[in-house]
Amino acid sequence: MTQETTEQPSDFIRDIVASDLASNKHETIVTRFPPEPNGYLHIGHAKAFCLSFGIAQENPGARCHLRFDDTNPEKEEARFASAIQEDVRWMGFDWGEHLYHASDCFEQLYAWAEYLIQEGKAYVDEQSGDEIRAGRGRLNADGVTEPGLDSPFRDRPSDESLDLFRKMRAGDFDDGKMVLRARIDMAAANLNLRDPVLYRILRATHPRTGDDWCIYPMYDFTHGQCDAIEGITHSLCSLEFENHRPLYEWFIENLPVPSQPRQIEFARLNLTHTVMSKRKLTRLVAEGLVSGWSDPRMPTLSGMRRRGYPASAIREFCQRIGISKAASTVDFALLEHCVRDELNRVAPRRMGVLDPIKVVIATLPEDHEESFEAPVLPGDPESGVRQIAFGREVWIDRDDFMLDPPKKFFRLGPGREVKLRHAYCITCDEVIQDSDGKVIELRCSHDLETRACLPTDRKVKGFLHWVSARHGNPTEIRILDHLFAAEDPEADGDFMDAVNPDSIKVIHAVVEPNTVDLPAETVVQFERLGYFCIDRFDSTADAPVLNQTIGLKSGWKPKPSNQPKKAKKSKKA
RNA sequence: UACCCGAUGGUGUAAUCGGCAACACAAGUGGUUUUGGUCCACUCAUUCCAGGUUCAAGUCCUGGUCGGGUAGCCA
Repeated sequence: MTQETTEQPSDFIRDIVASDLASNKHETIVTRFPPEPNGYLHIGHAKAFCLSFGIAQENPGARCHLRFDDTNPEKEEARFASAIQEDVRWMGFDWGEHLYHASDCFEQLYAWAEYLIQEGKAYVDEQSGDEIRAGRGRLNADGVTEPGLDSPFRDRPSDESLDLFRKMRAGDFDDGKMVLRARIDMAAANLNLRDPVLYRILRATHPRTGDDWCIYPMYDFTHGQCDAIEGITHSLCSLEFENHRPLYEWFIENLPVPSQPRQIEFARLNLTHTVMSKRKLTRLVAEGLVSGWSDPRMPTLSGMRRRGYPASAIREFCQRIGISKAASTVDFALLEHCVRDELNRVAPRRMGVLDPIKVVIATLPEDHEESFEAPVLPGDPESGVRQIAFGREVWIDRDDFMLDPPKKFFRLGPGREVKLRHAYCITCDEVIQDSDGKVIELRCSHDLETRACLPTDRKVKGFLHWVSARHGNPTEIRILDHLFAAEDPEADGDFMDAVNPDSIKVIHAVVEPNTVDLPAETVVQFERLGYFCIDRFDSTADAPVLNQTIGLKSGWKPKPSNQPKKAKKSKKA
């Protein structure tokens, strides 16, 4: 189907995997993708899971687990978990029976917590959050590292901690009253090692375990152990967990875990014209700047899907950007290139007119009816042909006509001749304007000799798309642009203020009849315009709705005066 | 500030053991073309700085500079 890059990708993580295989450190590779179900997946997550699932696909016998990191019931919801699964599947990955939840391990984690207490490696601390934070230590005015301050409860006998911990679980204490802390090293240079919190008291109903627990393990006490339980060999995550690795390893070394996973970090994806954190995307949704997580302008996978970005294009993009540890920002244009590249190969061609002007071909009889044949995919005979209805009146796009065109304008103007794609050459004989001077109709004559061919005695440079006025279907189309016009939405402060007010514009277009009955999510190319996707949520048989996926590249841009838009660096259809 | 990490064209990644800096995107130019699309060709770098080792350094060593991450009872 698609022609994704065929050669195996290579990067420093795949090199590690390959060498671990070569040295027989592991005989099979197991990776995992561990989203927290507190929002929708975005293209940054796609980079991460294309890596972990990709490595699993590239290595015989390897597998990749999907695991929900559901240790904070205050933020997590079941609806997010199902949306995440749908998105990962849509992207073409399959975890088979290996669907896990951190919450599946709660009992085991609890047992390991008691184990640490008994080993003298954990204690119940009754300090407040503020006291713990203060005691963790920072640095003094001279910039000299200040060791942390031992909690007054640090040397509490393990019997006492064990008793208190059991009471914590039993619900004997209020939320926040005490925590379980690891007893590691209050003077460690890495603050994560200064007696990190393992468990907190939290009365919240968990999407899966309900009210079974009123204490929940922290991420650090959960992730690596779940990796070990599942037999993960390579636990790939983003750079902000780098400082947590010593702690990850401390738990693996100090607990009787069944395997020894290794954490490897890589840089997360940044994209121009985009904000990427779930926190920020949540704000856009909550404050109503977009219609929801699946708004076609969102960098979420479900938003991109709705906009018509093919999963294969996103996969290709994730492969092309590579994996490294350097902070970087990828040009959105690379993603767009991958989308166009795929769609150019597979999107059936149609014609559509976004801003119609009526063309009356006066040399044709009133009731003229004719049909032309055109390829579904030019250059691919396998794709077949489509029939295009034609009559005396057709629509063309307003952009394709100028009253006083410059020489480089290869389109229609008074007295000029153009080719209606797949049909006849026409010449504009008369322009009809309303009282405001707005062009409302063009009277043209056609050349019968140019039916689906070009004249031999003269050069016709303009080729226009069109739709028969009698046959075309009126259609709502959403013209979309970057949600943020600026390359860096945070360059001038709060990204919320940088939202592009023109990022969505609803227009009423007319499209080739055999377009709107295509299945939802089909992406078509409107010739000379770009790609458009049948909205999978809002489209009905009576009222089709299309989302503009992406415009075609254009070598010629109309004068800015034609487009009442501030000419920014961003590309327009 | 402390700890950790990073630095190669405009952007993102490559470069066996130290051996002619490669690919893609973007931009620009030209060609092809019944989509101003696609396709094809060409143009676009003193590898952050300063020293050092070496016949030879993007790669190794020392010292800087700049950038990012972290400093939740979030993940």
